[in-house]
Amino acid sequence: MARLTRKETQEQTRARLVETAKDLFLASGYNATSLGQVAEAAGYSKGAVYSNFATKHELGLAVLEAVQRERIAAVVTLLVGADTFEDKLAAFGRWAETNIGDVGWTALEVEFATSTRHIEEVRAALADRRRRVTTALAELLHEQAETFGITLPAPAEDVATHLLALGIGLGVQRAFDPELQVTVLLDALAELAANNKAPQAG
Amino acid sequence: MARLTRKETQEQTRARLVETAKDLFLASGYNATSLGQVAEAAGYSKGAVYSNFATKHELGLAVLEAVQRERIAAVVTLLVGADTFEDKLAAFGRWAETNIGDVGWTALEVEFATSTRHIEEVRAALADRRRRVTTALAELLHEQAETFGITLPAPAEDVATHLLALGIGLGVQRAFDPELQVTVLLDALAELAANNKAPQAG
DNA sequence: GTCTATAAATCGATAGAC
DNA sequence: GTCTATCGATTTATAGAC
Repeated sequence: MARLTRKETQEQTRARLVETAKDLFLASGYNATSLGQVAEAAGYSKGAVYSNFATKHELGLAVLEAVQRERIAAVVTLLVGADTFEDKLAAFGRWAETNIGDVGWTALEVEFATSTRHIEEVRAALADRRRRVTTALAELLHEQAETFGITLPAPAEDVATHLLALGIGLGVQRAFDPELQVTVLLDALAELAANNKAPQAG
Repeated sequence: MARLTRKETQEQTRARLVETAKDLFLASGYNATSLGQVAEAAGYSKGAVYSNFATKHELGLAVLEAVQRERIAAVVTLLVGADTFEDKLAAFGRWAETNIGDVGWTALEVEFATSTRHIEEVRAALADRRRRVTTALAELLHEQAETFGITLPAPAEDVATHLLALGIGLGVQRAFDPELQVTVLLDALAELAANNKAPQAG
């Protein structure tokens, strides 16, 4: 282990700040968490935070990025681990059951997005990311549909938009009403699988 | 016009506060709007606000109630005004096109819900309202389906949950990305109409 | 680049006069 | 019930030492 360079220590503090900010944001929400709390919990001072992030929403944006990286990684791992379409569906179901809404990921993302929607810089970044995520999901759907000979009921981009909106809508509501079940999302996916029946018939 | 009783003037003040709070919340968001701004814009003092609402989130809850009343009234008017199913669908399409996300209703509701999700009192109220809205929508769907001989693809309650989540998800995303189209929601509705084909066949 | 210290402003909420 | 005045806590953000 060589001594860290200046650049490396800086990136380390940045990473630590993002990590603890993520925990606090998830636990108490974006608005209810102050930068002072983040600094203290991470073992730094408030000034340290501001030398790494110009504003609070810049830190928030970094946290969202980290969260989304984790989310994507988790789903990809899950999909890769399952072979058949039914297995993938079941695996995704288990993931959705425990992760959508309850953990607070969706709630945090949506709280941040709606609370900072008037800051043009943030708004643009979120819009950009939304499009990238939608496109990525569309490609994944297209790919999986081809692999399993499924005919999508609509353009992959539309199906992706539909599923994403559904997940967000369910997650948001589940954040304040745990009674809400996410079976609806699974049903939507199952419907996609139903088109499996007549693959290369015509 | 008789002189207003004490109770009436109080309700008038309350109504005025809610109205201007609604405007400010819609324009700038819940978190970004202070009670002082609301009081000043309404022509009252901060103390006047606090003699009508114990906390900020109590005012927020009242605003949400007013907003939702308007929303429901608008949709009902729209549905009553159209006779055939296709007309209703088209009318709802026009409403969705200009109202979902863009106006900020959904964004405000979701911002408030996610920002106050840790205040148990608010959380419970929102959860309660969510269930009432879902049930009402389910009843409306059931009613309309019967009228037009449509077989719903799933229990009305599930379809209602699905559509509601879809609307919320689309509205939220549209709040920071106007490029997003809501055609997906209309497609989902059109799919319901597609089940029109075999009504009393079996 | 991180620290301490603090500015500067604002917030939600309260007290007491009327 | 509404006012003025203000509390007290907290916020984001900055200045300057190291």
